[in-house]
Amino acid sequence: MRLNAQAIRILKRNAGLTLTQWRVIALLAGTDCKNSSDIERQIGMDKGQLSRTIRGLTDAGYVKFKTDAKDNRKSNLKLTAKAQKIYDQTLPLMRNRQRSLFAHLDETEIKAIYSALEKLERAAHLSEDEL
Amino acid sequence: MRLNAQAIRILKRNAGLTLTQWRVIALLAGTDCKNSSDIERQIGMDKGQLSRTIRGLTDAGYVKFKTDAKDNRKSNLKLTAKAQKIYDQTLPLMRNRQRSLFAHLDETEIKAIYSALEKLERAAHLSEDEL
DNA sequence: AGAAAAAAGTTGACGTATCAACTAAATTAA
DNA sequence: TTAATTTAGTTGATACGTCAACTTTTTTCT
Repeated sequence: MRLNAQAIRILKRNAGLTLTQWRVIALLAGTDCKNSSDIERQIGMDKGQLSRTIRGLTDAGYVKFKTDAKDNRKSNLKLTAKAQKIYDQTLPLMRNRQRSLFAHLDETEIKAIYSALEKLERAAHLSEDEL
Repeated sequence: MRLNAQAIRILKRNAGLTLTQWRVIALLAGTDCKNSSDIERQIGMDKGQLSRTIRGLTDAGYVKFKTDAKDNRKSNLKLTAKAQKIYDQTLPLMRNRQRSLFAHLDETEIKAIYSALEKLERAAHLSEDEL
């Protein structure tokens, strides 16, 4: 995925974040609290990677980690003010990049690429049992 | 890249190869000799990863490594009979998978996805200096 | 209530991808 | 011909992605 190169650089230089960290923060931003599984479901990220990413963010002071009061298995995650600020500052940069990337494609192409990818994923999933 | 999951499994079970190893072997198969840079150019693979992959293949007895007689920087790579045999056996499996994946897309979609990806890559490359 | 199953996270292992610094050999340019 | 540059390949570091085994807590089933 050479396509992510710029995003990675932007995040590193402007926010000191990795792409994975950014994705998690972006998902946490705006909402109140989520737990790991919520994130997993929403961006289809691997449990394990997620667990490590969250610990990294917690250690770095970007995420406040609490164990859920009602269900001791669950966590409650919340961005710190520091993280929220970084997010707000970085979001425009990321949006600009996104825009300038996709500026070269027209609507049809964008739709085609998403629908084709979706079909491929579905096909991959369907034939998974054949092995 | 969830799309590669099956390929990875097929290769592991039927050939004991990783995807990267497979790609290198496939490129070496059929041709006589190549060196690392040839491969790098042809599949746009990172030098470093390539170097390590080739050493792995050499250690496993899949690739015969020689230093070029005329240019001591260069290598000459050649598949062993063992590797060629595995390749011949595995290729049909991989082709089948490819076919069954793409069977769900029509010509237009396949073209669209490739062209869109190409444009995106180009756009990404162009705006690389803006950072 | 007690056993079995499912859910939430953690951890280890391995593979993939990219970048950067480095060595050694060859090419070029002065 | 020597000095500077380029090319080939190696190695280290870090991030990303996936799978599997495992612990702990909750839910479900009987």
